[in-house]
Amino acid sequence: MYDIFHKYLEEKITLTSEESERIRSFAILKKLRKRQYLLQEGDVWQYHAFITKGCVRTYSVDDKGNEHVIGFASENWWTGDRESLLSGNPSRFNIDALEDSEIILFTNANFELLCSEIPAFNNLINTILQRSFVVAQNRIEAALSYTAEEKYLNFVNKYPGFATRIPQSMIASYLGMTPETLSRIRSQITRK
Amino acid sequence: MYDIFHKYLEEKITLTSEESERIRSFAILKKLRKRQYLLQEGDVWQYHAFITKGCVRTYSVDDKGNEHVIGFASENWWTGDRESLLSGNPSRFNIDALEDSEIILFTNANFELLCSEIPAFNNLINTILQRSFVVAQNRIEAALSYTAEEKYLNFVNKYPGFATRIPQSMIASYLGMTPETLSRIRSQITRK
DNA sequence: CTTTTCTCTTGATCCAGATCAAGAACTTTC
DNA sequence: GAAAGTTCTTGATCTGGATCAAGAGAAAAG
Repeated sequence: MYDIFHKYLEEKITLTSEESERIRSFAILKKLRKRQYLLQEGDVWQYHAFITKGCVRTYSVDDKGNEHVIGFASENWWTGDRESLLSGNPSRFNIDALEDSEIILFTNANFELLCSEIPAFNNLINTILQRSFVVAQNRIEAALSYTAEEKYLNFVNKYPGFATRIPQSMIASYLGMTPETLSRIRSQITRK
Repeated sequence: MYDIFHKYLEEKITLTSEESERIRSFAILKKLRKRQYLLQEGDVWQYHAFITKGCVRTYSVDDKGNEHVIGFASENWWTGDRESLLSGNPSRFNIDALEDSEIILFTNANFELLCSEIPAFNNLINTILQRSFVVAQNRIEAALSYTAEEKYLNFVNKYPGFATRIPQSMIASYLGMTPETLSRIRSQITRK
């Protein structure tokens, strides 16, 4: 289970075996069955989480009880709630498993230690953060300017794996439309 | 003009006078008159830009010629196109001045040098990036789940200064609605 | 296997916000 | 300070996607 993370690191950066061992020593392995929570609204998030197997979603619940899917994450992606981590406030989000999943956790304190001790690791994390920001900005642009169909095509194009793996209702929520609309768009596309 | 940036740094972090001088030595001062461009679509963005006076907007133009405002930035904020900076590809965005503005530029090379030389500076920049990501994520949530009125109230609440300073049509674009809708929402709110 | 419970599809209707239009109120410019 | 742009407001109409509803498939549970 840790192997996958090790491989991920090896692909991205070069580490001495001491550094590599140091990272491993902080890793907390966690398994989640489908529908189990990694984070529940109201709890403070204090980790950095890497997914080695499975798939999770981050969502919020509004006053009227509607769920809004903020994001998905699967193998070789990071997840968590940076807002709660940064502020120390209880999270507004939930993260739960869409499939049986395996996750590696680092406490924030250990993670920061790794960042300060291992420059290559720090760079990797920083690059990921920068990319995440760019992705978020592009999603804002899409949400503001695309039609429902364009949003879906853009999603399929960017994340081909997710379109079949994740329940449609959650994809609809992620894209800011109803499941009915997404269903119609899909059948319309295949008819073309 | 540089004083404002110096003050900003002093407020956020502690620097030796050598470090402070080192930062200053890399600063490129730039003035923009209203409507002038800091970045034009198709150019590669290679800087980090800090605004000491005035206000700019980042926007894209779609196939149909519609402008989509991605963001605003004014005094004591950073701006730029991280996507182009990271990838080295020509930018899809434009950044222009909404008022006569004064901006401090650092080339990316110099900026990275400062980050590696001055840990406190690096931390500051990293914190800003993390916050930017959180802000972007919250904006995604708002775009997906709020009504037009809620989006506007949320905007006014978060950025009280901007609501009066920036032309309504641009705020409307930023919020993903037409200027007519925003006008109606505004008059409806004041009537309450 | 069979029942129960989700998830997806399809149809009918509705509505928030878009579009079109045209006048009013500001800003620039000369 | 008059003329020419802009930007903002207000009204009438339209429409993409939401909502409501009710079966059809799939998947999970017994």
